[in-house]
Formats: sequence, C-alpha cells, structure tokens
Amino acid sequence: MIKDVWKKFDETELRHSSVHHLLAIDTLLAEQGYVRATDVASYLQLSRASVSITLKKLRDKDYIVEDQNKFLNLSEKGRELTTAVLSKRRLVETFFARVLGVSPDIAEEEACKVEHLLTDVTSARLLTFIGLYLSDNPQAVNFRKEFARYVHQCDEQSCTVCTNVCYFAGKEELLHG
Amino acid sequence: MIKDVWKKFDETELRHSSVHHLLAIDTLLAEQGYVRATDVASYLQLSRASVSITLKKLRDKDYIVEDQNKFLNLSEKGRELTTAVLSKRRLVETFFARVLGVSPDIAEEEACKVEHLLTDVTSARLLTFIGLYLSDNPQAVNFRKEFARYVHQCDEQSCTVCTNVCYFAGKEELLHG
DNA sequence: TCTTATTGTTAACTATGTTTAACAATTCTT
DNA sequence: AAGAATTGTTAAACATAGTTAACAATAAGA
Repeated sequence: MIKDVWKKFDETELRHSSVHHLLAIDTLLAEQGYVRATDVASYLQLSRASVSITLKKLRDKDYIVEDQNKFLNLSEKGRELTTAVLSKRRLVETFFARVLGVSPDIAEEEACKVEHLLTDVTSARLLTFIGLYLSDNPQAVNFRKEFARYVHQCDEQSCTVCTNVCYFAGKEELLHG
Repeated sequence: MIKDVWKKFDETELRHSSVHHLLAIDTLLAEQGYVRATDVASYLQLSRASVSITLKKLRDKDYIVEDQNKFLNLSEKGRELTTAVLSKRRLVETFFARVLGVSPDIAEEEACKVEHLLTDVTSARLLTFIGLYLSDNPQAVNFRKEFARYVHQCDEQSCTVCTNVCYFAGKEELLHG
C-alpha cells in the first residue's frame, strides 16, 4: 500500500460534520424558505454554540453567506459542494438498495456515511453503471434476473473475489437478498 | 432523513486510526513475523508516543495482546475485526477497479477510506454481486460487454438515477471508463 | 410599553488524537 | 563490560469538535 494512504481519510476539505451543516442549510431552505443558525442547530441536534462556531468557519471559507438579518444561504461554492454530495449519496443509496437489494434503511444510513468520501471519478462511473443496470436494456434485464436467483458459493476454488481468508465463510445467510 | 443518521459516522466501535493500527500489526506480522510498537509507529508514520497511547487503548479493549517482551499480536477479537475490514476493502477495491473500471490507484485509496464504514449486510451483498458479475456466467459476460460499450446519457427524461439536479451534467468526460 | 422568550456569540470546559521533550529500561556494538 | 542507540512511556502542549453557562441584542406577547 502506498505509504500514508490511510491518512487521506481526514484530509478532506471539509469534515463530515461541516458538510452536514451545509446539507442542513440546503434542506431547511427547501423546507421553510429561510434558515437561521438556530434552525441548523435543532435540525442537527447540536447546541447553538457549536453551530455558531462551525458556521463562522464555513463563512470564512466562503461556503455560506449571511444577510443583514442573519439569514443563511449557500454560496456558489457551497451550493456546488452540496449538489455533489447529494448526488453521490443518491447514487450510493440507489446502488445499495436497488442494485444490491439491501433494505432502504441500511442503504440510507450507509450512503450517508460514505457520501462525502467518494471521488468524482468513481461516482461518475457508478452513475454510468447504475444507468445501464437499471435500464430496460435486454442485457441488463437478463443480468438482473440472473442476479435475483443467484446464490454465491464462497469456497476457495470457485470464488473470484476472495483471495485469502474470506470473512463471509460461515456467514452464508448474509449473502442472500 | 431519520434524525441523527449523520452522527453515526463517528459512532463506530473503533476509529479509523485505531483500525489502521490493527491492520498495521496484521501486515507487519505477515511481513516480518513479529511487531513492536515502534514498528507500528514507523509503518503508520506516527510518533511512538501516539502509537503507545493508542495501543494501550486497544489492549484495554482486548483487540491486541502483548507478550513479556512487548511483542504484539492480535487477539481473537482483533483478528476477526481485521479480517472483516480487509475483506471489505478487497471487495470495494475490486468493485471499483474491476467492475466500474476506475484506475487501481484511485480504487485502492477509495476503498481504504470506506472499508471500515460498511456493514456486514451490504458487504455480503456486494460479494454476491461481484461473484456473479465477474464470473463466466453468460448473462454476466453479455452484461460486461454491454457496459464496456455503454455511454450514459444524463438528461432529465431518460436518466433513471438522477431525480433533481445532476451533479454530473456538464461533466460527461467523467462518465467514461 | 414593558416583560418575556429567542437568538447569536463568547468563555470556560471536556474528549480525542495528535505532537515534542524527557527519561528509564532495554538492546546492540565494540 | 562499557558506552551508545533504541524502545516504550509519560507529561505538557496543540487542534478539532463538541458541551454548558452567561450575556447582549432582538423579537414577540400581555
């Protein structure tokens, strides 16, 4: 492994928490037409103090703007980021739920954990993949049918995926939709 | 969205950093047959002090054991966790690289960010999916061929995936392998 | 209008995961 | 065996992201 790949995890431009402050602004703006710091705090279940500090940072970094009455809005940059993150969340959620067949609740939670960590490159390829997979293209239709009845046998000989130890050996019940 | 889903992100039993301490022990054990704290520190590019503190916590939580000479080993619990994480990493990396066609470097880095966040349920379904997708099953072969030549058109009418705004509209170059 | 409630901010504190510096114990070199 | 280097630990400090408490400014109600 390339040295220090593991550290990239928290070298993201904004932390998970900050990203969710932006998403909250986006959601509340759509829901009620305006957003104040206190709305963000109650939405995210955080103290007003904590939100106040985070919003100051987001203002300094030009992700949000505030009018004379302290009503919040996303800047161009903030809007772009939330669009990206929401698109990635939707993609991952769709993949988990509609391709893999994971339950909607788990798919949502899972997507929410991962959304801001995916690169544009991977996300775009995922979009293309899902685009074909869920279409009425005959190859896609056939493959979906095949997957619906497929039972994966995870033994060392036949398994294309596992190289050494397989964590899922002995946990076969997990492998079915 | 279910209230507070966003907080689950750092409610994992072990943090990203701690998980990587365990993975380092696993790797170094395989590479050199033994591991000391200093080996972990140089492998992860952290100070011995920091590693010492983290290892104490991992010892207290029974993820690792230490012999009389301070040589480290994974406990049963630690071995199980590293097996799970490594399996999930391998799955995600395989999916990104061999299914989506993302470059190996990006696939590796991406998998490393996500590995410890995925549930067993989703991972197992991913294994099943990849198991079929990469096999010589005729449906899989046909679908792979179809995907290789597929170009996704992301306009509001035809796109099965995008519901509102599409982040990738105007970024079509990203959609091709 | 006067009182009360809400809002945003700051200060002081906590926890986690880092760092550097210091030090004792161990291991290596010669 | 003596001196030098390495190792593991602790202490003090820093940054981040939270908390509660206090307070000034604003908004809402009687």
